[in-house]
Amino acid sequence: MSELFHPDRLQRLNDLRQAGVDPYPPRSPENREWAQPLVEAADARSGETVTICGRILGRRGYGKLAFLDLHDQSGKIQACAQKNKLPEAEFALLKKINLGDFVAIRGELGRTKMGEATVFAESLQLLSKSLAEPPEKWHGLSDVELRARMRYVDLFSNAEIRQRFQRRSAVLAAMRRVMEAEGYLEVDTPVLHPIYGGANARPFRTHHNTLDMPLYLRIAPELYLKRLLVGGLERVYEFARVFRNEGISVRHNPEFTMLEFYGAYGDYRSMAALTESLVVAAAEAAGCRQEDGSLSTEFRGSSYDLTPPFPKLKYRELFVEHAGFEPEDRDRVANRCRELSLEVELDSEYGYWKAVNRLFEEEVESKLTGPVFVMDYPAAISPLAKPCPEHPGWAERFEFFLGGMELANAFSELNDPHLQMENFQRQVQDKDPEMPNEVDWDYVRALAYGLPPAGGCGIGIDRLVMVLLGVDNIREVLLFPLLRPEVGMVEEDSATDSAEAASAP
RNA sequence: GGGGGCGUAGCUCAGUUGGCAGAGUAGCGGACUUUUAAUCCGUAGGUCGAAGGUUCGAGCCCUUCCGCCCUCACCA
Repeated sequence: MSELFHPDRLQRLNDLRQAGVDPYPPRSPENREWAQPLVEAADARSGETVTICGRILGRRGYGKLAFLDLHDQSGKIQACAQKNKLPEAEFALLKKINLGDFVAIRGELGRTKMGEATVFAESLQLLSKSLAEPPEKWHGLSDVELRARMRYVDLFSNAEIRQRFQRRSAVLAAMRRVMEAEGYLEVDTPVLHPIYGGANARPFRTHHNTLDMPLYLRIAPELYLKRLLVGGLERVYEFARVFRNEGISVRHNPEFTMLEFYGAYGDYRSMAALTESLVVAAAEAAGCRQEDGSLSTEFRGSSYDLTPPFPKLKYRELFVEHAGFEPEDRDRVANRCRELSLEVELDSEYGYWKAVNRLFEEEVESKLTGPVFVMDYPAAISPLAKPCPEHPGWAERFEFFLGGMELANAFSELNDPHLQMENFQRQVQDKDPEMPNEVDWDYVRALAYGLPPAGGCGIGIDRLVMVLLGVDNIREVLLFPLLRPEVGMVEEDSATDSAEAASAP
């Protein structure tokens, strides 16, 4: 890797300081306006003096005149700096401005001969000197890894990426509005868990020093949110960052965001209805409303119609339809697992149904493009869900599929403390590394005080955003996906030397 | 982990059969008062991912390694 600070820019930094210009002034103009609204109001407000602040990412210079492209969060606007309109020192400053520098410009709003909305500068002030070269102006950064590693560069050099994350933000805001409208309270529960639970996943381990206590980064917020229901907070939700110590792929990042919500006196059917509302609101916010009035998205080369209601199909019926036999047919399940060379252990009830579920994934899930709710899962693999009253062995649980991915998982919450305790104890016996290694007795105690009947649901926000924005890779909807550390980025000596050189008088 | 592809200037990329390391852009110096990737003149910029090998000679061929991408497998 090369030097952190570009030598030519360091030279300019020193030149500026010697000319008495602070390259990092403490304050910016107070009455700054955003670029995009000014562009739109260029005629209505023509002749008004306005102030803009932003980063210079384009420059077309002449001897006594220069056009600058000033970018800010809203977009960009052109500024025109002319020698006869600027104080001498500020026109001189123009020569020391590099692409990437932040400036404030005050001047009249108007249009150029070519009709472009432009601020004709009467004042030019440096707000922050950039010491690193921005990427190529036409292509920006395109190396996928570099873009993720230096998202700060990706964002300012690629408008499309900036827009993508603005849309992601709009999706979250829309979902919050739905939760708010339904009377759900946004809450924050611990990320550091003494016992990991609420999902099947390998956890990250950590340690608290003064308590000398092992801790896990949460794999799910579920058990804490349901404690809140015991406490009388009847409708709660959390946009929860969760952590799973598993593989990385186009659909998996070790940390990701789940929206989990729980509603007392509801069940998995009310959760399906709410999930549907959330997905529709998210789709609207993501811009999936098409010109022909339909609500749809393109993802991985397929089109998905998001017009509600979304179909509901039964897990067991799907299994029979695609596998060709019943999930209770032990011989055929075992045979089919062998045919597909699935590594399964069929001796325990849990192992058997886990195998059934593996078959379900193989035979059915790949064909479920969605949007679709898959209803009623095997109880043995749903330890936190309430059993179906009329179908022993099955639980009131659904998963929601869209874009060929599992986007949500919900159940009628198990509120029988005895049953929950037994499920926990069975999990601990199984010694599966993806299962809690001890019973969460505090959670059982909470249930003993009484959990109202409730529905709960978790939605994978990153995956939802992928589908709605038509982005293939989860890394592309995360601002900072986990990456291998960069080696040899900086030689300590040279970085220190440059810094000293820069601050030298 | 298997298969495929890629790694060259800050960035985006060429590089022919193995024969002097290239362009654009960004940078620096200069000219230019209406540009839209401005234009023009000049200039600087390299551990060709790393190591080893073959060769008179390697960015190019071979081996190993590292990293990234795609795909399959794994991962409720």
